[in-house]
Amino acid sequence: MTTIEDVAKLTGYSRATVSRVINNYPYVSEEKRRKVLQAMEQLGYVPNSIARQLRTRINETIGVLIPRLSNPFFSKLVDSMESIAAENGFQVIVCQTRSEKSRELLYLNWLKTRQMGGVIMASSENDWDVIKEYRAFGPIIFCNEYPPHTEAPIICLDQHKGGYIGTKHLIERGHTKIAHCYAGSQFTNIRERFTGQKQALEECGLELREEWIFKDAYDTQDGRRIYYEMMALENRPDGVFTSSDEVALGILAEARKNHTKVPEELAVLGFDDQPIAELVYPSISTVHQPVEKMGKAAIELMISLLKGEREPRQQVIELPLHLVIREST
Amino acid sequence: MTTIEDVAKLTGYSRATVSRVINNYPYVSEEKRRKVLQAMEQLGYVPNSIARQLRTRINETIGVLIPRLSNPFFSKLVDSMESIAAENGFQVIVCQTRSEKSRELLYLNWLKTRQMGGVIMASSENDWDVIKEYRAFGPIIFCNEYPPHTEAPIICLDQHKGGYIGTKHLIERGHTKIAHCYAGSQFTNIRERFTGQKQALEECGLELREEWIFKDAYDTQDGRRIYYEMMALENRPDGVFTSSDEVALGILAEARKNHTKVPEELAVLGFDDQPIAELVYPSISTVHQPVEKMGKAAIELMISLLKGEREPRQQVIELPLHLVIREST
DNA sequence: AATAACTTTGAAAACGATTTCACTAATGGT
DNA sequence: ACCATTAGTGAAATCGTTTTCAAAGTTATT
Repeated sequence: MTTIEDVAKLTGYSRATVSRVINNYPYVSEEKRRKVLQAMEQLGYVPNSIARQLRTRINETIGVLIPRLSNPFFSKLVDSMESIAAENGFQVIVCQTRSEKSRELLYLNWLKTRQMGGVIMASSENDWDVIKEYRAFGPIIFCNEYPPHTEAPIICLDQHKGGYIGTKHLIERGHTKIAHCYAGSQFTNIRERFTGQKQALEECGLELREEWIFKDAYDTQDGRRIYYEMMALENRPDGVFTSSDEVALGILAEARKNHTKVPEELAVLGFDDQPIAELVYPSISTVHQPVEKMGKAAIELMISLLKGEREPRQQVIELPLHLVIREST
Repeated sequence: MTTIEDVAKLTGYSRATVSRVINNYPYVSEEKRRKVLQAMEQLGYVPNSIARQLRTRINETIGVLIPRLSNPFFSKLVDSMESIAAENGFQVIVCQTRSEKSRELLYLNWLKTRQMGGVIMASSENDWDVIKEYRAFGPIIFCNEYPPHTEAPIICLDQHKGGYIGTKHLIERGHTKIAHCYAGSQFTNIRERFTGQKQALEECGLELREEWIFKDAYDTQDGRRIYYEMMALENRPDGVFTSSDEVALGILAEARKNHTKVPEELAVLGFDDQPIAELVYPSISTVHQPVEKMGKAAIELMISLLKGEREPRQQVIELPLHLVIREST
């Protein structure tokens, strides 16, 4: 492996001079610069980023914490983040917490060990009091989901509005008994979809029965289960606000199998607006989340924090959601 | 930030002794070990992995090259890899080449700069002659796709068989005019699906017309386009072997819209067996790829290479494919 | 002509760990 | 009682960079 020393030896100059050329410092004579560059070329020299990181304490890897990559919402999010990171010479490390507190902490620990320079939390299981201790080792920002009392930069979506406009739409279509599905922690901001739904219902004088609230709604399989749970009820809902397009898809698959008429007997509203939403039959009405924009905003903020162009300060950047009406409602 | 020096000072021992405790070396008295551990705890000391990497030359980050993460096949693949990597204390860096040669090289260059210890190529655009130069900087293995003449460990699937059994199935269902879709490079092993299809057709005395071969079939949008291209033909195919479930989905979406009877008028065979394949209507017959197993095998091999437990040698580990019959054929 | 202000350079000190080496102390086998 | 081995320890070298510092050379300013 060739080092800066080899380049120095070949040219006859010092390591310092070579380093100055590499880093484009001023105060290097044109002749030396030329010769150094030529020697680097000749030797196929490339700086060792590990040594550089040790000396400069600048770390250009960003950890992105998500529940799992096979969830399309998150793979899309990481996709958009990685694209921009790479453009800027930054690296993205995938950290799948599988929604486990302990795994989340394990990854945060990589901040301590300097394996990553900063962390973007796109899901969060631990309380802010626990997470905040890690800030000492690098910037932490939240993207999409965050726990209460978070004092850190936050990029998120207006979940309350999502719950509100979705429910309002179901009501306008004539549905009155509207179920709610939620996934994961009840304690993060995602929960505001629920308050949004409640507000919409209250404004129209409709009730939300306890038995119409379904938890642990993560994926298609959960959607299938929830379909049967709904159908088993004495007082069945005639509309359902789901926590993701996948849950909606699971419900719709079972509805078709059991000849439940959609949307007449059961209107199903998705969340996310994933590509499949418009491809399946019936296509899924859903709340569109601007995933790409959110990822872009988060990674750009992180990059400027790592470059030291900005100080992390508590701020909430909220991106808009909108409704996409298709066949399932 | 606390360093090993701080721990040494607090305990009164040397850095060497502290290092021995950290790395569980023998030849440290029980008493000192205890005291060092206690001091580490007290100071909240965590070793700096950058410094460690510089000295030991052991790099525990693995780059995974894929076209894009939002393709479910690849997000699933990276998912399975990351899970096992994390268990072993390794990190996974996502590298989205977007199927561009130049981006692939950019990422491979991170091997030179020591930003990653090894590379798993799950897609490959460049020729082996170009890629092989990078082996000097760390192990490179191929997973799923590889260029001709590759002399490196390869984990892959029996693509030829995939093409063969898929086509055989379509023929058995009574279809005789079977189109083929392919994505990406014509020069990697993925292309063997085509030879598999040809073999099956030849065995049954069927022809494959030039106009039935569709290229650039990556996603749903391409599927839609291909549907119309097929329907525009004088001599329409009555079955199509697609390059992925997503392409199949695109074709099926347009078929429904245009009242083309599936599978009678047009049988559609997917590839991958993604979760959506069984959820949509009609559900998609497809060739199941054991993505998880493949990812596991690749990452485990890479980890043992990086640990120095094995030498990289040219070998091909081929995992089996099988057919899943549903409604679209 | 003297002084100030830049340019240009290399030696050496970081960065924070691991590892080699030399040394001493303790133990075991004869 | 001797030698050989094993345990236990710390000083110093090392990994490959960047950066500080001092010094020397050059140009500009008075």
